[in-house]
Amino acid sequence: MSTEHTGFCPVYRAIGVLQEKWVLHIVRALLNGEKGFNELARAVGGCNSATLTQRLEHLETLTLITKRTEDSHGKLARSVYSLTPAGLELQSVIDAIDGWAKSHLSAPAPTTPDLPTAPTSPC
Amino acid sequence: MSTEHTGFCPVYRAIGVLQEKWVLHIVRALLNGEKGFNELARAVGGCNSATLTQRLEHLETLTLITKRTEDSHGKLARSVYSLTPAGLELQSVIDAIDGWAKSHLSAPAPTTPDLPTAPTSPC
DNA sequence: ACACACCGCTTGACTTTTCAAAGCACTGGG
DNA sequence: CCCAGTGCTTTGAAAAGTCAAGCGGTGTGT
Repeated sequence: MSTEHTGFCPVYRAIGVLQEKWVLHIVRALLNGEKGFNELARAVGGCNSATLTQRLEHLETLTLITKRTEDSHGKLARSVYSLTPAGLELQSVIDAIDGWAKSHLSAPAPTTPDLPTAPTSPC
Repeated sequence: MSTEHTGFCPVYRAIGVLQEKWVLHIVRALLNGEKGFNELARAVGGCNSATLTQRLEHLETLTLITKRTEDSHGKLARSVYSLTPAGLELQSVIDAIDGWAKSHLSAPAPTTPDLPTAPTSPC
């Protein structure tokens, strides 16, 4: 009964992908333009390289992102990650989250009632 | 810096919540109507009780869902979980995912070209 | 009355995922 | 040459999630 209906509901699958840790962050970062590995790591904010590599590989096999190895002149290899068309369309998802976040998550303070002056879009 | 810069980008926070395992599934299930504990567990499809309890608690403190203990007649206590207004508005997010999933995730099978006719959309 | 299948949930052991830190091979600037 | 920066890989340990079982309670059938 364990491996049950991994069967095939696209939404179910989508959620499965998007809820992997950092995935949404990665996509969001990449929506602002393609980035190199470390650059991306910094943009994402707090993901360690091992996990990042793994996520990136996964997203690549799903063709949400592409890894292009920039061959400047023979040797130097700077890897640049960017979104594929499919990945780009996640913009709508990010937008939805963004919209929701702004209306419902601006002053949560559930147990920590101490956010003085959440500085109006610190983003 | 290490702990987490919960520093305050609502989007960042939102992503932080939504990428927790099962959260999106839970929300999606609840969008179809309120549910009891085990009922929800089944709807979500594969989450175990321990994790579910934990997620539900978390979502409750964020006021995305409410737990109402149904006092049928004096004793029996059936707990019913339902979305708050804030939670309900996640509909847009789910919709976005749904739309995206349908256009880009219908037949991936990238590295595992081995889906032996997944039993005709068990969704 | 009693067994039995449900309900909501907790507990404890076990597995998987994520992590921080370090290291490797390389380059470009001073 | 040396140091900072690039793109990763490797460790081992901690955190998160999972499984299986069980607890008290109810409601139904026999």
